[in-house]
Amino acid sequence: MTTSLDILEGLNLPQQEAVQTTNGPLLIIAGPGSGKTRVITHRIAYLIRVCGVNPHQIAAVTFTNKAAREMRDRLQFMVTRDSDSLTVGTFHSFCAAMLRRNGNFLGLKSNYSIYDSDDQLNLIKRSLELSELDPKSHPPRAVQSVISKAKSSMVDALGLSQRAETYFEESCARVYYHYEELLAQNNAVDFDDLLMKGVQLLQGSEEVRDRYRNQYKYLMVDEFQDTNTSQYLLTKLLTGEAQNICVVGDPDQSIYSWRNADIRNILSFQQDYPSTKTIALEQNYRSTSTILEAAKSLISSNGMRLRKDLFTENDAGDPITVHEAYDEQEEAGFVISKIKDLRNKQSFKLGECAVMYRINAQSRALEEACIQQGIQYRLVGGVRFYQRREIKDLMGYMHLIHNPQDEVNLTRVINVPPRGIGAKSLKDFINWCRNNKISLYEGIQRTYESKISGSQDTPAISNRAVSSIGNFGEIIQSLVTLSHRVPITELIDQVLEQSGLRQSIQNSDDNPTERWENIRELKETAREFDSETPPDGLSSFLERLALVAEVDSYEDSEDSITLITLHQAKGLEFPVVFIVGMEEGLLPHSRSMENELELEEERRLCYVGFTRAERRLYLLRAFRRGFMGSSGPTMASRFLREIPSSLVTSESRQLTSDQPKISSHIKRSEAEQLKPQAPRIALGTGDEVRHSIFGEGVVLECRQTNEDHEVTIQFSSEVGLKRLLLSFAPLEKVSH
DNA sequence: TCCTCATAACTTTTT
DNA sequence: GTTATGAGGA
Repeated sequence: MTTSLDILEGLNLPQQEAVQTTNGPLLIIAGPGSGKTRVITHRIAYLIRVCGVNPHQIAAVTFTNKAAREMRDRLQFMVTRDSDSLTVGTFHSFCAAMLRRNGNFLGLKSNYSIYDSDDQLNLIKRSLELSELDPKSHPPRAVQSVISKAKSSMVDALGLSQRAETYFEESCARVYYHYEELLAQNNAVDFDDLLMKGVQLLQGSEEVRDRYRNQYKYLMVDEFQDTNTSQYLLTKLLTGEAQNICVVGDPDQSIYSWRNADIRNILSFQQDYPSTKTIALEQNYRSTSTILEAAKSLISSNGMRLRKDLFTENDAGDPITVHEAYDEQEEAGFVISKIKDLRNKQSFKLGECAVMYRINAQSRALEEACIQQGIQYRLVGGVRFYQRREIKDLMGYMHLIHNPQDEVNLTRVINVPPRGIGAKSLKDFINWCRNNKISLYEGIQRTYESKISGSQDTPAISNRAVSSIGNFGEIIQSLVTLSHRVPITELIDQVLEQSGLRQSIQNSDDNPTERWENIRELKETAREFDSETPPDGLSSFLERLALVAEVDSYEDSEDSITLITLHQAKGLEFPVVFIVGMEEGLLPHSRSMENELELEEERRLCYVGFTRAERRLYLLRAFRRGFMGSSGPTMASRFLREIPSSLVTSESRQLTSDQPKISSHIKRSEAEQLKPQAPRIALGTGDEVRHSIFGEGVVLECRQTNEDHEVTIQFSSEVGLKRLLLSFAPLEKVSH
């Protein structure tokens, strides 16, 4: 047994209090960089080592697998041998395991498939057909989002049709109904189902509920601000009478409302558990005070907030650098050469630098700049690994072998690589199966058998197709048999060989090496998995792959920079952070600019970005940006204006080249002089102006924005057309 | 049946 | 600058 002193050492008072509050409901409001993960892990260690709680009785639910793994690693260090019996995982993986064991209550066989959003979309398109609705007037993606929203709030098809207010919602309810039917037929669930069915299981079976409640005496939920209704209900159902539930969150970092997360869960928590003790962690240990002040100032523009007073004892550090580039190429070029500078002159490691952006498409210019300047980079996300064609194909076979009822994957792979079963044959074959009231898999097996016995009981399609289907059936059958005996790695090899995938990938003319490399990477994952050898190999392998996010496989590396979306960056921290694309329409994104709530979420997203930075923060924008092929002028993000100018220095783009430097101090004081809401100089269309860097030009347009004026100027120098904010731009009127 | 080429219609963010 | 779809030819 350890004394509590060891565990409390190095924690500040509120942190200590959070660790020691072990009984009853506890809400921890944790600002960025406030040592949240530390508190959670120490609290678990405290429970085990000081209170003597059996680790088997503790569950910690996180948002990503990476967070889960990190927590497990830290705990391994603190509670050594006991850490294995702790339950640490995401909501989705927790539910997946629960359904695997108890799914039969809901008519789910334990070998069910988990469909990702591509599979889901596929099935929704088929449900649209069954509902006799036109996909043109019912975009599958829109339907998908309605259904997902319904599931997240525990509404079934009937419920949706009852509360439908528009024709579109009514149609969605119809599609939803067919969609559910198809999922059941395929013995499959989607991501939302994992949560919804988890709740249904606990609601529907007292026995199961009591079993889990008896096991988990202590429950902790991280990133609570990002939970949706079904996740919230799940925590409520799991909490036994003792109500030893601890949730940790920060409403200011809620960035997943589009995935139906609901910040109001934090308020509901206080209402549902009236004896809740609330502790705020307000001291930031991560960032310089300059960065923290900027972040605080930014987020204070949001209307909907819980009061919080962040502070830090860290130094002021360097001012935040705002750089305005001409276009995205120059923006990327500036970032990368700046990073080189930081490495060469200030001994930062490349691994300490991250570039963050709003949308994945922005990574392109950055990647190109990295390649051009010879800087190693690590791209998180982008075209996701598990969505690559060769991976999806291989995994399609794996899913089919594990769950032959899975017709989405069956139809996906039956003609991959091409083996003469075209769209027409497949359609006729499916109809033949439906008419005979057998599943596709049974149909395939029957075709295979009749091929051997020479029976004529086959679908009315070409002999070639019949024979191909028969062969396919034989391959799958033998792989199914094999799957019970051999490790995953070997199964993968056999699938690649027998299906002909290996040949087809290696002989393909588009990127055979890269595609085969991806397959090898997947095999490597399988190899690692095999070495851990869980009893139920294929099941857990498929489950794990279905539930991993790209950020999960992210690992620190000393010698490459990180390119990452702002969303994925949550929970990470870097000494140096660049945020590119600080423009209206991008950050905040154009899709969220009409709605005040969504706009506030964009601001929170920006806040998350700022607070990832420990020592240096660079904010960039481009005057022109590529927009689906063509390019157009941009406006500076309103968020730039929400940072006190005293914290900012702007570097002109010339600083990167060899031209004489302009002292940033002079520039800053200029900006301060120009800051007053009423611009110092009045400009109108046609006025001639002089800019201290760009030279002389003519005003083409002058528009009032919130508290500022935006002027569009045609410069006579090579910089051409620019849009500038009057309060920031060093402009003078030229009089004749 | 399969491949190639043209076109249209998008691209937020992801467990 | 992408990716999903469709027509037409081998």
